[in-house]
Amino acid sequence: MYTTSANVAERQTAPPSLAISTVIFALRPSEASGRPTLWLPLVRRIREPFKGLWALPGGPLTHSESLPDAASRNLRETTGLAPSYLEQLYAFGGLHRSPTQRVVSIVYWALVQPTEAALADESENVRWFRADKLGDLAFDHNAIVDYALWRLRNKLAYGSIAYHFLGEYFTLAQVREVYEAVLDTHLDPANFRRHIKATPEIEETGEYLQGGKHRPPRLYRFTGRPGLDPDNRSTP
Amino acid sequence: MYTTSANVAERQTAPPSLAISTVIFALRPSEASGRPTLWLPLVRRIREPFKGLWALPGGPLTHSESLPDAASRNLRETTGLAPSYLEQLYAFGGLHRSPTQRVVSIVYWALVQPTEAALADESENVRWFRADKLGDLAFDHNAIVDYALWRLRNKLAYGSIAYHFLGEYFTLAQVREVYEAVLDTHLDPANFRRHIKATPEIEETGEYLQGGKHRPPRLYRFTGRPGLDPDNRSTP
DNA sequence: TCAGTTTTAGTCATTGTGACTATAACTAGC
DNA sequence: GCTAGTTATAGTCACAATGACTAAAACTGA
Repeated sequence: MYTTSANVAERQTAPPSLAISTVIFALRPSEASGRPTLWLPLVRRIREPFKGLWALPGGPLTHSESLPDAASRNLRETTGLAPSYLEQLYAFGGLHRSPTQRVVSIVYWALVQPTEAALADESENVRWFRADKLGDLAFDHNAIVDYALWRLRNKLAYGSIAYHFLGEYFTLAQVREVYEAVLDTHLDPANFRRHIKATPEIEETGEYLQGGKHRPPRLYRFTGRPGLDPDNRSTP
Repeated sequence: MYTTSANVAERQTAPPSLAISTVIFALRPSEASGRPTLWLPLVRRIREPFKGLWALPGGPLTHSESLPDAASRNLRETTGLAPSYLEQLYAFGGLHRSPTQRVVSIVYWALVQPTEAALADESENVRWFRADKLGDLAFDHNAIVDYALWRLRNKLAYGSIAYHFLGEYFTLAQVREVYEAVLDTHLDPANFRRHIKATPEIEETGEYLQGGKHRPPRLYRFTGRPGLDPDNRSTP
């Protein structure tokens, strides 16, 4: 790698290096209330700069990899999961993001469905954190997470993205809990139901979720497709 | 530059190179109807690949330049203008965008106010084109322009961006013409007026535009700030 | 002075939405 | 087996936003 062996003079003239990072969101029941809350996995830095601090999963872009493939690989390597939603967030290229060299990071954000296996996929250097209790991260990663949260909330409020947090079948209350967790608000169940039922991408199934200590709710299914990013446009 | 002197084997292992491109929009009266239409400047390629074809203005990222600075420089070098609005569009990184090497392009899009000077800033290798009549461009630049158009229309419909096409003072009819040109629709003047007057960022001035052959319209002023991209967030 | 033009104000019906009430359908505990 | 507790689901009401439309106001040019 030319960046590790370069001296200061060489780094001045070398082109900015290119990295891919990924902000990975999942919902997980809070220990306290049991309601779902937003979590994301971070990786501990094992070398300078910012050695010991937590950072977003990422790494250099391989020559034969597309950008979303690199982001998916990040995701799989840190969580063992495949994304149910993946979208480019932003390219961060400020001059002093890293103290040692000029790095341009193309950041993706993803939603995953947390299985028991995935959240157990932790180690000394990979840990899940509540999105609202992160502490100080390496580089400009706090700002990146803030922006990813802003985008997630925007997409949730205007787009049809909540379903990617959930499995194939879900109740309307589960969808509402996603909204309440991510947007940190309380929503009226009756109005929320009316709103969701007006969107054509939600299909009623004949099944009901049994086992609760109350009237069994109907199960629904999401039939829509993800948005139309340049990455997803060609695939029909 | 290591990319021009590299042979095939070296290109396989070298990191993907990084470029900045810019989609620059301006409104200009159509010759036929006199109504404003959307135009953008392109640059003729003077070397392979795609030699002779038209392409988006762009170039490599200088070591000491931030991403929006590089985009602004593109813009100034091809149009002689400063952007009234500049926003990151997307990072395009497909494996085969360029037939000769792997290039990742971080693309910005901009709005400029066309002065007479600017549109005269054409040459053999720089020309303005109507956005709906571009022909075949180099690389994946047709897809990039399509996506930029989609973003522009979205921002126009939901955000407060139309005013960056106009000068400091404008009539509501001029704003409406921006919407009609970009979205390619007809809008009822009375309803449009009501809609605009409901947004608090538009300030009524005491001035009127004289000289038309009809009732002189009041002049307005835009008092809002651009959005909150990561690039613009720190600047208060 | 009048015809032609655009600006500006206002009405009316429809739709979307927040607040709220009421009933339905289940479980748990007695 | 009955009842209280809980959530699901349906519906009402007032209000805001919006599309279609009518009409008056204020200028120019003939």
